[in-house]
Amino acid sequence: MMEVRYNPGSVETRWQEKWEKEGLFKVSEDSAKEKYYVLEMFPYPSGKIHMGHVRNYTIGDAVARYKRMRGFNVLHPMGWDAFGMPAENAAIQHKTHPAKWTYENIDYMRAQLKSIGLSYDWDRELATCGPEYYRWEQKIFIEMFRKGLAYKKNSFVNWCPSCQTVLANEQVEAGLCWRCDNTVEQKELSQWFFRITSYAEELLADLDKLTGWPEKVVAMQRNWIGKSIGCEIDFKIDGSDKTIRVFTTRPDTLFGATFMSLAPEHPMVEQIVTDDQGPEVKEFIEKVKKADRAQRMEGQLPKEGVFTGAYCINPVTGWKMPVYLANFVLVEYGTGAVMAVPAHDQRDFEFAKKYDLPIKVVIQPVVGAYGNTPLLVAEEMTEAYVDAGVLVNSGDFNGLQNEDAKLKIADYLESKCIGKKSINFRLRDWGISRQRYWGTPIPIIYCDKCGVVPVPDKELPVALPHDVKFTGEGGSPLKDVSSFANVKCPDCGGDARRDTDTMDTFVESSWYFARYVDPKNDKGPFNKEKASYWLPVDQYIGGVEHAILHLLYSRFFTKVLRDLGYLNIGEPFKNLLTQGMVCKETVKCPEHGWLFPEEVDVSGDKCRHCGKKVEWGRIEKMSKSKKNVIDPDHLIKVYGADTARLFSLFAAPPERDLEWSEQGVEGAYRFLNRVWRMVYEFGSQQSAVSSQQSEKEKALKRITHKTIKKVTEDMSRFHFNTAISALMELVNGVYSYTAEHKESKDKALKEAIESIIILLAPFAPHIADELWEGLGNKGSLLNAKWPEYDPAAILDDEIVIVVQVNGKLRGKVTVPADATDDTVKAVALADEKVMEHTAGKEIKKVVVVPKKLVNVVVG
RNA sequence: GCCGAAGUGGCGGAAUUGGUAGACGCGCACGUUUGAGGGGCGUGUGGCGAAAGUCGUGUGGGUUCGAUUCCCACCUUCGGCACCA
Repeated sequence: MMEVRYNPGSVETRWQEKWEKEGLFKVSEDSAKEKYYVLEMFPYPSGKIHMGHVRNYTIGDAVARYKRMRGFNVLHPMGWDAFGMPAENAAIQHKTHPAKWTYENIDYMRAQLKSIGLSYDWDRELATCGPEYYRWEQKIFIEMFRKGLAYKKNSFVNWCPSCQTVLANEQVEAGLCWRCDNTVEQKELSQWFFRITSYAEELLADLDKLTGWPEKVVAMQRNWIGKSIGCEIDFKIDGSDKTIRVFTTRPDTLFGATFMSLAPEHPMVEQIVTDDQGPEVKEFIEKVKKADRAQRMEGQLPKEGVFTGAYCINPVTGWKMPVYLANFVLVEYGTGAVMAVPAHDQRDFEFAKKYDLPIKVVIQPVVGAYGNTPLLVAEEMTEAYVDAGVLVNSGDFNGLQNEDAKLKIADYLESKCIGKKSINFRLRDWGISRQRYWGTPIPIIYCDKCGVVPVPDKELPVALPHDVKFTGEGGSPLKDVSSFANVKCPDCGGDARRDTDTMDTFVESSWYFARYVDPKNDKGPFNKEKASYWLPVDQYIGGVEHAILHLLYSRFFTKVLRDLGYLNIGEPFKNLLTQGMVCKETVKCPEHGWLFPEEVDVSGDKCRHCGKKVEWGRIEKMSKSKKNVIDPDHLIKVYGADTARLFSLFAAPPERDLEWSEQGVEGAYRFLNRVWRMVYEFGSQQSAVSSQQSEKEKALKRITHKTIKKVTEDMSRFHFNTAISALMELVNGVYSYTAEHKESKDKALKEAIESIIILLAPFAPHIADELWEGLGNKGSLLNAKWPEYDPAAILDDEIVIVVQVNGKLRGKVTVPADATDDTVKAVALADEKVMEHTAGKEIKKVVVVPKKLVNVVVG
């Protein structure tokens, strides 16, 4: 027997226990069914789930449950991105072991996820900090090393003095550490790199295949990879046999190159600098090194440079070009040297003005049809001319369109062996070494005799030692653990040392989606047949903040794993949904600063601590620092998981930001109560015996089937908000129907109520299962069949046709659904309102849109 | 500066392909139920107007019988990249 009142707490625990007991969410390969792999980005076990997670996983769960009800074999796993610095920071601050801290967080957060009723196959749960996971990462690393895809090099790296670690370029935001916002410094270290640049071309080209990704993300990745087509040109040093090679995308301006700019770190500097310029050059290099990298990276610094005393020769004009060092030339990009064409490059222009270097125009704007584009005169220019035009002062190439000249000049240089066409990428190799404890150990041993030796397969995993001192100083604590760091060389047996760095945690998340297909495999990362069955991920869901980093690395890893023979796909995620942020207004007390929502009194304008008037700020992403957060545990306790889920899906379309609203949550709760009451009051009194079908019943049946159609279509487009609104309308429809049929016992009502409950199941699974059982059914709706609408049932007998006169709405007429255009036209013209507006005017034209509208055009 | 997205009631948001702008929800108002409160149920709710009407989807143009939707120019907001040669 059903309870009178909806009690989400008891309903939800009861069903969660039942689902778990029955193993409802377990899946395995089934060749008879079409597979569907839906994946949400796994969380870092920071301690507690936040509303962003709730939204993310609710979207994924709605998709998973819907697809399952549509008959797909659905893989829907969850795990933990469990390596990372917060665990180590906790170790330093609270003297807990990172492993203990992490696993306790996982236990708590797993329970939270279960309380939301998410349909994960928990048997596939993985934590990346477990040796049974990272041992395969180490194996993959070694295979990459053997193929030259992982290599070591000495390099300047981004060093965060606060985190005491190296950061990848992608982890430096505007010169600041992405995690702690401290200024990043430069430090030279020997580091491991993944050669992602050898996949640059493919990573770029395959973006075109990602038709299921938001264009925005594709554009960001394209931008990040940054392909530039141009050529490399060699410039002879005057009075020497040395040459300096530059990269340029503008070979068409070669005749206008009047000086050369080198990066201060350029390796040739020492060799070419003249004695008298030596001290000045040295001073300049020191200055640039010390300069705030944040500013240098941001292009905020004014152009500055120094003359080296050396000259090089322009290969086409024969001019002596002074060689400068310039603070805006980056050693990492291209060749670290730039031919300066001040007339046609804004940076070179500014530099030339500052140091009084010659400016030579070699491209003239095309004089327009009206002849009003003035010709450029070098002395009068106030900025560089960077647009298209015709070549001048360029010898044999004069008169060519500059786009054509690019090719012609490149061809010419190639024929003379002083240059070649070349492609440059902005993308750099991925530095993965981290001087930290809580990460995957790099499985490499250094032997004085044998050099760099990978750890043999049979010795994997290289496990993290447990007993380690965490001081937070001086980089990785692993180097101080002699039992770990000192080993015998696997090749010669002599004394050797381990690499004591660990891998960037982005490595773990670059392949976890593949491990889910076979998470317990102890023979390899995963079974290839299982991977072929499940992969690629059909629908990936997560925050847009990973648009570049995680998604690019995962694409890279997929291609590497394919080339290592583990996978037969090249792209991991077929469709991507980037969900918006969860936002809420901020509140500030003049005395206590940011306030949690519960620190404001009921009236909403006073601080609970001091009674002072609070200030309501703008709506921002929920964050602990601004305290504009809602605790999911509390929310679920008060309203239940179904309400939390329903609101998350209803308040905004998934890809847009969601503004949290307490009243909106109450609205969702009210709706579920309305559904409950509907079933309680009208669910039991139905009988299968059909009275003769009245018009009202037919109408109810019609809206039921229209709703099935609408919800189904909306689900396939992930328009959950409108799907839910359609359900609300149907519930409203049932209420008005029953208001007029107090003693209803008919099929239409039964069908409407059953449909509502089934269609509600992906959003609010607990209450749906409970009500389904209340109607006398057995089992969970997860195994129920998604309803199909009856095309005959949705046909209207009569339809309303809108009548316009000159495009303005003037009336509505009701006609039989099968009325011909001529009939509709006649009825429309005879409408009283329409006649008022057409009286005495000439009817020029009548537009009839079948089943929709009539527009009468009068003169 | 470059790339991308978005501007619709008091608010969140609807409106597959150009065809009734504002579905659904929140809020508000009124009514009803209740001893009261809460809750429920019902009705109304873009602006102006007594009404007929009229104006309304960031701004200004255009195409069309008809534009939130298509085209051009611009404004604002948000996000990403940013001295990449």
